[in-house]
Amino acid sequence: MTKLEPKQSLSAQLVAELREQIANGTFAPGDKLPSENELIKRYQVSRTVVREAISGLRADGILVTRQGVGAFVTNQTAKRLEPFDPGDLQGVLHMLEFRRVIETETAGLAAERRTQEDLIELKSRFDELAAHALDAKGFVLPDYHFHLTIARAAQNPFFVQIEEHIGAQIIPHSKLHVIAPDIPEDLSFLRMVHAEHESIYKAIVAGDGGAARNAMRAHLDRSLKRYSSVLDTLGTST
Amino acid sequence: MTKLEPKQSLSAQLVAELREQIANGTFAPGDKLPSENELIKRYQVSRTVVREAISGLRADGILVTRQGVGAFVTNQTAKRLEPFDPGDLQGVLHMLEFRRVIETETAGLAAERRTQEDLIELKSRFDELAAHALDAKGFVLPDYHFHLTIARAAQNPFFVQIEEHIGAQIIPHSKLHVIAPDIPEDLSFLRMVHAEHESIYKAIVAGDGGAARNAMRAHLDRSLKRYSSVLDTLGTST
DNA sequence: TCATCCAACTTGTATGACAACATAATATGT
DNA sequence: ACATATTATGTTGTCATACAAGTTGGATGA
Repeated sequence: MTKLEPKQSLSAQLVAELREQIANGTFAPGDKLPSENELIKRYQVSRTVVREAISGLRADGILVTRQGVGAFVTNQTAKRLEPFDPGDLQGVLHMLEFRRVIETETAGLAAERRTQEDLIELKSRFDELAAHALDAKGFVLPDYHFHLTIARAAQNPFFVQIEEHIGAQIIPHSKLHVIAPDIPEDLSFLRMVHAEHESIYKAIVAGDGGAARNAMRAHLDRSLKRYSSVLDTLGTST
Repeated sequence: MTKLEPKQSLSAQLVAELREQIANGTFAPGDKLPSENELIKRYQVSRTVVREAISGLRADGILVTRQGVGAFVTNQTAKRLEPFDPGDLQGVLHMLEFRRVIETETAGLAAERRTQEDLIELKSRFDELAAHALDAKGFVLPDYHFHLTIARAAQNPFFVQIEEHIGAQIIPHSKLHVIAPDIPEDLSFLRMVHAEHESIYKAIVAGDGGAARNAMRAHLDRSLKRYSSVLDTLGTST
C-alpha cells in the first residue's frame, strides 16, 4: 500500500507513478508488471483505476499486455520527440534554417542514390506539384510530398523520419491557414518557386548531386531571405 | 452504431477508430467528443471499453477530459517522432550519415554565433571530455554532452531538439554496452578521437565557422569509415 | 515418461451503482 | 421584473461484482 500524489484524477496519478517507476528502473524493460489485483492492493484503488492507468501506458507504447499473462514493460523508454513548433516568425526562420541544412544534403544524396522506382514516384509528385504551382494555398501539400519523396530517394530512413516530422507540422496548417501573415502571393513569386523546384527535380533526375545540393540550398535560401525581410519590416515598423 | 475492425482488443480498436476520426478531421481540435453514453450506443461496447479508449488517447495528449463536462480534442494532432533506432549495423551507418549532415552545420553555426556563456559551458564540457578521453566506455556520455552543448551554441532550438533526440538513443546504450561489437578500443584510436574533438573545440572558440565545419565533418567521417570497414569485414566473412 | 486434463491465475468485457462536478432550467423571494 | 437560490439533468470519476477468454503449471493417470 503506497500513497499517491493528489491533485489529479486517480488514474492520472497512477499513470505518473508507474511511469516514474519504469523510468527509474524499478520495472526494467521486459519485466512483468504486478498483476492488477496486486496493484489494487498496493495502491488501494479500484480495478477501474488500475486498468485505465495501464491502458494509458499501453497507448504510449510503454507497456504491452497479453491476456492471461500480464503487462510487460517495453524497451520504449526513450521519450518521443514533440512536434516541431515554429511558434512565432522567429521560429519559422529557425525551422527554415534547419530544413536548409537537412534538405540540401538530402537532395544531394537523392540525386546520387535514387532508384528507378524513386524516379517514377518523383515524376508523379513533380507533375502534381506543377499542376498546383500557381495555387498559393493548394501547392503546400504537393510541395511537402515532393520533398518527402526526395527524402525517400536518399535511401536513409532517418531523413525520411525527420521529413515526416517536419511535415506533421505543415499538414494541419495547410488545411487551415498560412503560418506567416500578409505575404504577397503574386504570380511571379509562385513562378519562381516552381522554377526552383524544377531545377531540383532535373538535378536529381540527372544524378548530379552537386547541382541538386545547390538547387535545394538556393530554394530554401530564398524562402529564408523572404521571411527574414518580413521580420525586418515588422521590426522597423514597431 | 458502427462496426469496428476486429483482430484486437475492443478498447484498442476504439482507440484506433477515434484516433482516425480525429486525424481526418471528423473531430477537430477544440471539439467535444460524444459523451460516453453516446459512444456506448454508437459502437455497441461497454462503458469499460469506452473509458479505456479515452484513457489511452488522454495519455497520448490527444484528449483532455473535464469532469462533468466532457472530453475535448487538443491541437496535439501531430504525432510525436519515435526514438531513432539504429537497429543493425547498417542503421548505425545511416545514423552517422545523418549526424554528419546535422552536426557539421551545427558546429559551423556554433562557431559563428556562440555567446560568452556558451564558451564557458563548452570549456567545462570539453574539460570533462578530456578527463575521460582514454576511457573507451566512460567517454560516451561526456561526448554526447559536448555535442549537445555545441547544438545549444548554434542558437537554433531545432538543432538542440534533434540532438537530444539522437542522444535519447545513445544514453541507454552507453549504460549497457556499445552498439557495434568487437571494435578494437586501442589507445591510439582514442587519442585520435580526442584530437578531433580538440580541433572542433578550438575552431568554435576561435569563431571560425569553416574550420569548425571541416573539423566536425572529418570527425564524423572517420567514425563513418570506421564502422563502414567493419561492415565490409562482416560482409566478406559470411 | 509422457500426454491429458484441470485448477488457479491473469487480462478483457459487461453491468450497475454512486460520487463529484458543471450547466441550464426552474423556483423563489424581494 | 429582476436577482438569487434551488433543483434537475447530464457528464465524467470511481467502486464493486460478475463472467468470458486466455495462459500456465501441476496433478493425474496410463
